[in-house]
Amino acid sequence: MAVNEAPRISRQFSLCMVMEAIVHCGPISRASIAKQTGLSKQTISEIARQLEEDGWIRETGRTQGHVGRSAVTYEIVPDAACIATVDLGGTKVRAAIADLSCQVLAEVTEPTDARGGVHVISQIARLCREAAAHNNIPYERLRMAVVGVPGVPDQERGRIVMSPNVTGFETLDVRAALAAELGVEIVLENDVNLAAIGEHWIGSVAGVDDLAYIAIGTGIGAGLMVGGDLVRGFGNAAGELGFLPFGTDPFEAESLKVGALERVTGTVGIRRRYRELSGRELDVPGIFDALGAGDVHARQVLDETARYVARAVAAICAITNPGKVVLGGSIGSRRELVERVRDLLPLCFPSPVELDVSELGSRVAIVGGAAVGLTHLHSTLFAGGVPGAEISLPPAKVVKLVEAVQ
Amino acid sequence: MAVNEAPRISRQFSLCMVMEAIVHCGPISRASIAKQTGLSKQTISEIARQLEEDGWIRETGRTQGHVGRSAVTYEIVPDAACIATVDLGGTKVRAAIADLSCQVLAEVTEPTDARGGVHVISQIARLCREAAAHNNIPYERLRMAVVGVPGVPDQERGRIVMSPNVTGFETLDVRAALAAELGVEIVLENDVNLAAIGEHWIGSVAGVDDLAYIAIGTGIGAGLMVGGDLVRGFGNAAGELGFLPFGTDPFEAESLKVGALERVTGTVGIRRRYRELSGRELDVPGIFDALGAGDVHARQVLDETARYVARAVAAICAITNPGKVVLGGSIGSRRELVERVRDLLPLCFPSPVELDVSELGSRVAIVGGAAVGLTHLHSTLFAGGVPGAEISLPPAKVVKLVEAVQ
DNA sequence: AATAAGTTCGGTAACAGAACGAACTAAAAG
DNA sequence: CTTTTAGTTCGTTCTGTTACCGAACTTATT
Repeated sequence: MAVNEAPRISRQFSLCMVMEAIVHCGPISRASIAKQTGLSKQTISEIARQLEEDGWIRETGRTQGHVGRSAVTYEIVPDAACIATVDLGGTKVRAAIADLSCQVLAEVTEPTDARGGVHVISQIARLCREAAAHNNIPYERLRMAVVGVPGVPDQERGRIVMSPNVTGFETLDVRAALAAELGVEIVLENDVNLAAIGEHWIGSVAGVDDLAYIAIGTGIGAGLMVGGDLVRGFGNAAGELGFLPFGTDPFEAESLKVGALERVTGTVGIRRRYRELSGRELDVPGIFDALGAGDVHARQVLDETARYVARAVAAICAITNPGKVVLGGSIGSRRELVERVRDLLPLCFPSPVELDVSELGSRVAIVGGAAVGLTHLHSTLFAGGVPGAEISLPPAKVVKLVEAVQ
Repeated sequence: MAVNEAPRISRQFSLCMVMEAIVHCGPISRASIAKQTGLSKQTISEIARQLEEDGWIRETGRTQGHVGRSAVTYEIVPDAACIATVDLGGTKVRAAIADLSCQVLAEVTEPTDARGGVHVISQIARLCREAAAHNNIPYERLRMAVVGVPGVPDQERGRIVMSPNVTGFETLDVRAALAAELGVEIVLENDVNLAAIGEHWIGSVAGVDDLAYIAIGTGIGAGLMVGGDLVRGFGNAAGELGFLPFGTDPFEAESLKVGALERVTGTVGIRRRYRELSGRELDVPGIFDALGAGDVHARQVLDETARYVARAVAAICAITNPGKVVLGGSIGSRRELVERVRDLLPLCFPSPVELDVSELGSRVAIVGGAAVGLTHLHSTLFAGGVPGAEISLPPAKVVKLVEAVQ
């Protein structure tokens, strides 16, 4: 339900500008809004009255200390509407609520229900309700939920393909099932894409409109932004770095299944290479520990891994030329690796590229989901589908990450 | 100069919708425009009267044969404004005029002035004037010129960097010089980017919003579109496929200068490999001829080249996942090569990708430039800078490519 | 007194919708 | 085959509403 049934297009436009001013500039007087938007004071008063009546904004107080009459200031009513954002991982599920004022509230984390399928659906729904309850937000205020999933969402059928980490999702209409349980619109998005959006909003690359977020963990994948927009690709398969044609011979039959690069940069590949060199079986954190302890084999394996990652970064730079590249994921966020990649990159790519570790860490997808949800929410509530009437998200400082529960 | 000085935003919006309807649906009656836009007949009549007064549209005739009163139909006045589009190559310069009705008129071609620098500037200016004169379009109607250049345009300084094929352009403010000679706004764009836009507009990939145009000739480069928008990259260096980190060892010092892939797929690399195999010195067309004649060395060299190209396509697909890939350029448009790449691609990348030869051939950049210029022209003339008010270009059928002169 | 905030009061642009005349086609009547 | 008439569509005129601006005015504060 939009703010108004069918207002004139110019009203919708003005209303959108007013809301943008209020969302961005916190408590603000009507006179200031008039100056900022260029609309007349009279128009602002009219729109503000309407918005206050409908419960979207409220008075906060009055200005003081300035010459002239003091002004009444207005702010958005934060819990007039909210969205849920969920990060579904193979081992953990996180859920959080984000409100209209762009605060991310009440984060809840649990181990993923190992039974998969409908059990995970119920778990997600329960976590969303818990997160809302935890912040005393009536559940009816929830307008939509953004769910980050480890795989490629099939937007037409609501399914998730190529998702080996969560069982029983290939044949299930996840979106429909979740929509039924939660009663709101569901947006499915790849978790790495959400991470890129999150970093773009308030992370290491805030403000850089051309960026790549590379997640290195079990596999290797990237979320790309070009001109501030996410690159999804024709079949929602953009950023599948595992299939970059180097690392191993891309023309081997095996590379069609696992991916030429994934075979050497993924957890399995790293452990295999360490085993072949040293004869010892270690998990990846163990190999990093061995590196710290001075193990030459560990060093060799991670040097080699860094070379492959550097080449992957070079490939991205050659193709989309981002302004900044962020590394994340359990392996990608290790400083030991990032520093190696940073040293190697100038040796295989001519123009320098900024390379950083993810700032938001494991919360990045939740934050990205909030960005997606809030953009969508603002747009449907206040822009009313008018092309060109868009409310940009306020800058980072407004957002607070509340302590995780549990 | 826009159509009107400062009309209300809603009027500008309506005007834009009316123009879009007229541009797209050829001669159209006011009643039809009203149905299509959802505006009232009265509003349409008002706007149409204004547009006719200002000389942007005119009556064409009347409908006949239908039930009911016959309607007066309107069309755009094609030569009310026009743009020039130029493709500056190392050996040839092409120039064409495109009018408001999106027809590409009067194409003129000449060998590039070998003296480079300002001589080429004058040559371009002269060709634009000739092209306009050739179609009896008064030169004053020209509103802007889009120039495709072989290199990376530096938008701030108006220069062109990394342009080895045209001499004396590194230190010259090309945009300012051209603007001074032509007296209109100049847009500089990389020629491969224009090619991608051209193919997207009326070429092999019309309608596919995620695509890659790969030009293989002296070097290898790509123009990428994501979601219908061109990918320029942070430093305007997107699509520099020559620096993809395979083909030769990307960590060799030489690869920082020429590019690991460029060293094997460029003209120089292909000729070198053939020389090393056969002991004979042939140019690239010669090697293709030899292939036709059954030369095993030529076959080996081109097979290998095709493998590298297939890997480059695979890299693009892994990163941006386009719906279609178009090959062009003097080498890339050879069917012998494209067929080999088409056979090899499924062996190194799991999901199938459509691969085609460029339909527009050597004219693709001119057409892309026309698309850029006309979009810009429509937008400044009729959208008046109102966000969201955009006129999309009409479909392919409207465009006619007039025979080349000379 | 100066200044800024906010309201009230015309005036105008833009648009929708109804009513109406004009123009045209098709089919029935002659 | 011609004439008439009914039905349809086009386009204009008129009226009422929405949205906006700007100026004048009131109110509150330093």
